[in-house]
Amino acid sequence: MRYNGNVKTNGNMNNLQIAELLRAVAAAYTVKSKSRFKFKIIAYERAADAVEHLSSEAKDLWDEGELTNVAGIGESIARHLGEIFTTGKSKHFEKVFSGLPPAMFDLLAINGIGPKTAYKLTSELSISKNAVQALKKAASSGKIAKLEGFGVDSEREILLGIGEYERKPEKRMLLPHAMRIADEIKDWVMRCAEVEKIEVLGSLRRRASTIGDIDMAVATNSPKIVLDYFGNYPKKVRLIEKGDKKASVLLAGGVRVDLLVMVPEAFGAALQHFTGSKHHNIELRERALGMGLSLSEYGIKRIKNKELRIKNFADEVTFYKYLGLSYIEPELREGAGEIESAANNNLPKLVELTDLKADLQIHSSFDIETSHDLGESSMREIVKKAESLNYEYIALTEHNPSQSGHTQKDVVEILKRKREMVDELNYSISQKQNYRVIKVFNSLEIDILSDGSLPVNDDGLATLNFALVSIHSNFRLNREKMTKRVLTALDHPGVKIFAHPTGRKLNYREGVELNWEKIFEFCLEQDKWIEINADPARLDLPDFLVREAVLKGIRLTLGTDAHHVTGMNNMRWGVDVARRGWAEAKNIVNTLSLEKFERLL
DNA sequence: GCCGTTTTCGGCCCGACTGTTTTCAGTCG
Repeated sequence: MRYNGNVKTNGNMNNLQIAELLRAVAAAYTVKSKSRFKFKIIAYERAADAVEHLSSEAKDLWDEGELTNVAGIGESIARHLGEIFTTGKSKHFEKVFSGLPPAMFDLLAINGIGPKTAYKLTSELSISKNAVQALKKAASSGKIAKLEGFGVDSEREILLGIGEYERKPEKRMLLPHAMRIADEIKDWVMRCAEVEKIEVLGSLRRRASTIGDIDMAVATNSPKIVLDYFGNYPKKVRLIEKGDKKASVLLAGGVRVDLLVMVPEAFGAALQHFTGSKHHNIELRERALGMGLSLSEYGIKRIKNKELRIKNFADEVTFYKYLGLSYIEPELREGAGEIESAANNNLPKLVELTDLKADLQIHSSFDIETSHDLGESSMREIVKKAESLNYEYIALTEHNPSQSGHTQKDVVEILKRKREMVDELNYSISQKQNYRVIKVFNSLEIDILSDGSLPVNDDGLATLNFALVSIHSNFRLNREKMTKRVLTALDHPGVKIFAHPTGRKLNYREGVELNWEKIFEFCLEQDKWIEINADPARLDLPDFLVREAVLKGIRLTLGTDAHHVTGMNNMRWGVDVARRGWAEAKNIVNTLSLEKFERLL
């Protein structure tokens, strides 16, 4: 639901709706006078970004009197939002929106239409409702081209924009999917002889959990040839734009690919610029201004000396160094304190894939009569795969036996059978001469029932080395009940790991509501561990919560949740999440050697 | 409207691309 300029709500706005409202305010100021309100507009846009990226609801923060502590939200915006939270509307915002057609805000969702264009179109075409449809009709009948300031080309662009808006899927790409597309384009571009280097940048390089656009940069001395070549990418749906410096194409499914070209000697600044994020770049440039420097994708120049040539950087390390900063890993570049840390030289030494000594969530095909999905690979196949990944140990974590059709006594019997199987496996591994010894831990992924109880009793738990617990049903309890549910489950003896803690499925299901403060506190006190599930459709714990957990000193684990040996290759995506959450090897339990892990256990 | 290595006033990231213009405005990343 798009904000339409009518400030009438029940006061229960979520962060997304608030962000939309604040952007609408910025748009309204833009229409009224872009020059007069220049900085107010920036402030509202920043506030919108800030709210959108909050990890708690703005309403809750306001209740606690913490809203003004959010960077980008000051007394004024907090007061207006407070008025909305209490009365459902804001007198000030109503004044800002007065005189503007509410329908214009619907058009802002279309690429290429900004505040001014939206205002012009809705007023001159007298559009009042079903704005997008009305605009489509006007464009199709050639009415837009006749308006002053428009022409047949802009009318065609608007129609294209509407078409893409209508087809645009809500879904963002999962990381591996985006990576495959990017690699394919990369392979194709590299076949152009003029290309010296090509790098995939943007949110892909920052390893965000979902990807919108794909950004790339090429080092070349023949920009025109490369851009022409790129513009002819055979899988494109259309060429969005092409200039001297960059070009953009649209792929099937609404995926946009931007390519920036740069001479090799200035490639470092281009990498930095196009890796972003926006917030990182803005913060970096503000810092540079304070040093009398101005940054761009071309390099760094001194402000007071414009005739001075721009300083080039072939790589990013020297670029950051010039600004008095240590090198900032792409995963950290979100404008979330990394620049300050780099200035103080206390950035974390991020965990790496090669630090991992184990995979702590794997499902084998050994049938323990679960009601959830069984794995497809045998225990032996999994051990062999673990060996190829240089692991020292693994945990086999099938879902618990189903409750229906099993008495608790049955369940214990089944678990004893599995225990014997794992014991035999460990014995046979230890007997093999040219086998690197991998220890297999006997574990289980146990459902957390609605009341926090577990479908496995203490005798069953006693057959395990340790247990994982996770939510697979009843995702919609309120925050308080859900928190109690989880804490009750974690409190059982033998339960060690809270697996895929939010239960989110990217693009399909939001995570559950939990009081993380309480969960973290409990985990810290009771030495319970929290999983970062490396399944690219989950990536759960999410990166921003990893950051909070790391700050609090919570022990984290990484597990692929593999249901087939190929799934064990997914560890890299989990490591990416850990890195985005500022995690070092010491924060991840399964970077420990087998000996240390057993001692900790 | 926000904010502080310029600290309660006076700044606020930087540039590319397109279309409709004839020097620029709007939009985007």
